[in-house]
Amino acid sequence: MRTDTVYKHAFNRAVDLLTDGPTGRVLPSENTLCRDLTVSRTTVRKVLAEMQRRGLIAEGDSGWVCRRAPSDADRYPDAETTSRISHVEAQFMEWMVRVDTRPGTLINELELARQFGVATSGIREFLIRFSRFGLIEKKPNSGWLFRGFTEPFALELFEIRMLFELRSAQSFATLPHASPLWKKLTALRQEHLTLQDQIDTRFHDFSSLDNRLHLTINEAVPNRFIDDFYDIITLIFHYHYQWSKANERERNAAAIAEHLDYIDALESRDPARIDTACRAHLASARSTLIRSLIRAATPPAGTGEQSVTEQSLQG
Amino acid sequence: MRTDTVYKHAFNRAVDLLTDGPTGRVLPSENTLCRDLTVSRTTVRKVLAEMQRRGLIAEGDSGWVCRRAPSDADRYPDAETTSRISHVEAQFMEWMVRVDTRPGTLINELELARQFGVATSGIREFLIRFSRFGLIEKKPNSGWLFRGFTEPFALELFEIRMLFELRSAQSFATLPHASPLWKKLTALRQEHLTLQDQIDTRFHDFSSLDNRLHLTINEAVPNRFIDDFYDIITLIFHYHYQWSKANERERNAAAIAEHLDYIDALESRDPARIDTACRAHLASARSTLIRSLIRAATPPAGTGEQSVTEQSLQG
DNA sequence: AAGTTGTTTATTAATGATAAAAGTCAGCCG
DNA sequence: CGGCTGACTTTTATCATTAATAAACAACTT
Repeated sequence: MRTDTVYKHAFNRAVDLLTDGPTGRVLPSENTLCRDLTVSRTTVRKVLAEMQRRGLIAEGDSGWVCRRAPSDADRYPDAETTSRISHVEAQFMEWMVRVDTRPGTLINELELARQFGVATSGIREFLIRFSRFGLIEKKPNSGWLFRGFTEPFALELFEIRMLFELRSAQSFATLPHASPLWKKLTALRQEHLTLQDQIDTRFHDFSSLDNRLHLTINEAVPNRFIDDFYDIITLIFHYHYQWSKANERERNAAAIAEHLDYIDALESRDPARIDTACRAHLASARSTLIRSLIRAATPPAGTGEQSVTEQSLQG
Repeated sequence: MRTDTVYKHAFNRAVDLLTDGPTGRVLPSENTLCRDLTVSRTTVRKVLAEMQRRGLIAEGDSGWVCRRAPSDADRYPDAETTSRISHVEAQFMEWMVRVDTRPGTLINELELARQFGVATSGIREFLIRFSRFGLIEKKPNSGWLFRGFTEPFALELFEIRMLFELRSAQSFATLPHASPLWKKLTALRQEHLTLQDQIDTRFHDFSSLDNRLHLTINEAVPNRFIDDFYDIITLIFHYHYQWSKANERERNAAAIAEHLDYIDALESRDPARIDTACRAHLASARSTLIRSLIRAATPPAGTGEQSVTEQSLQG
């Protein structure tokens, strides 16, 4: 049976709306609530019916009237407000990190379905969607092959990232002075400076800031294929941070410095300077990623071997 | 119920194998047939059982013996040898071309399912897979939005294509002389020359040659993200050729000339020359595509309006 | 007419069931 | 043993069904 997560999520947001206002006030019309909660009227009515049942609201002369302020007990648990597919996504990510998923592992739809407690079609749909990230591959009439987050994958990823970012950064520099993106960039610089000051306590916040800077640069001349590619980057970094906690503070502090340099270069509008700052930052990001990759892949008692890549990156 | 297209396809290929040999000879072992037909032994045995039932083969002392040469009547019709999903794919492409699919059209899973004669899950899985091409977009808890093959789409597509192709072409030029790709390139040049001679009758064959040239250039330094992107290009061109038959011979003749120039440039290993030839060819390919796009979108009795792009391309 | 709510219809999200195909195990043979 | 076939188990592809949600329709109010 279909989950009623849409209803439960809408209910919780309706509870939030109710919390703000005074008892006795009249609620907006059903159609207005549809827009506010971004759900259909069918769902709004279900929410209102349940609120009435719980005594949160009552029918008045000109619509629903607020009867009492809601408590935390009136809210549905967060776990019940996200669709099955989102659950599958979260569980699959966890599975990838937790289970020993080396390249070449075969993924079994049925087993995952049992493990995650959903029907196979849910798993299958997720895997089809997920396959666009290039980490898995379908074997027709058989299962899925986990190609894995390998060094070649990371290198190929960064090659494209470099192409795209250089292109976007150069375009950014040619934006008219009036473009609102310049203000956005200045604001981002300020956020970087603030974070730099508080790096000891807030270093986890860098990830989101990093994402926002690169998205802003790509906004200069939007391209849907680049946007799609950034989804992959975002996923990989999210995944990456799961296993690589070593030196996080230091790494992020260094990246902030590079970002500030990069922002200065953009504001200078000097193509050569932009090229240098952009390459420097991406090379360092790549190096960080590859290094943590190698660490993750190497058995605990390291053999002292060094990958070709790590050598070339350090040379 | 699952279709038995795998079996039927394997049966037809087994019939092909049987056609070649003389009556009375002994067939290879089941395991060997598995490899030859690339199916499981379960399916091979099903094929053998049916062949026996039809009197094509009979059990001998040391395995199956060929009894009579198969006729065309022994083969299953081609339509029954491809999976449901492939059918959906073909029908969807046809639907896109045939039906008036302008940007913004809503796609209804249920309606397509009825129209194509499959369950909704088949449609849904296809659409999820297809969404990676960037032509459609999911509206959660609702249908799919056909974003359409618009001018911005084509421009964004070609911007990426230019980035990728320039990168690949420059890498190609640095390949060692011993690389087998140089021989492949020479062979492709020869094919181009042959086709150029026979252009009046064989102009349809250009499409495949075009594809092979660009794939070969990308082979220089493989990158899975570029490969994925080329799938989009291939789809778009396939789709494009459905509606744009005007001047096909002339367009292809011109493209062959550009390709030959491009191949010469690659063999010269001169970066500047490669850059020029590559840009020239892609600019012309883009111009062709955009022009046919505009023609397709314009109502029969043209208003005389010209798109911004067409202006800039002609200027 | 524009917006409201009550009612009905259509579509999506998710499940479970089943035939087809893949994969595994066990005994047999040269 | 290494490869063969027979019998059995597991997994995938596909469908039909159902609750949740969206969308459409109708009657009413201001």
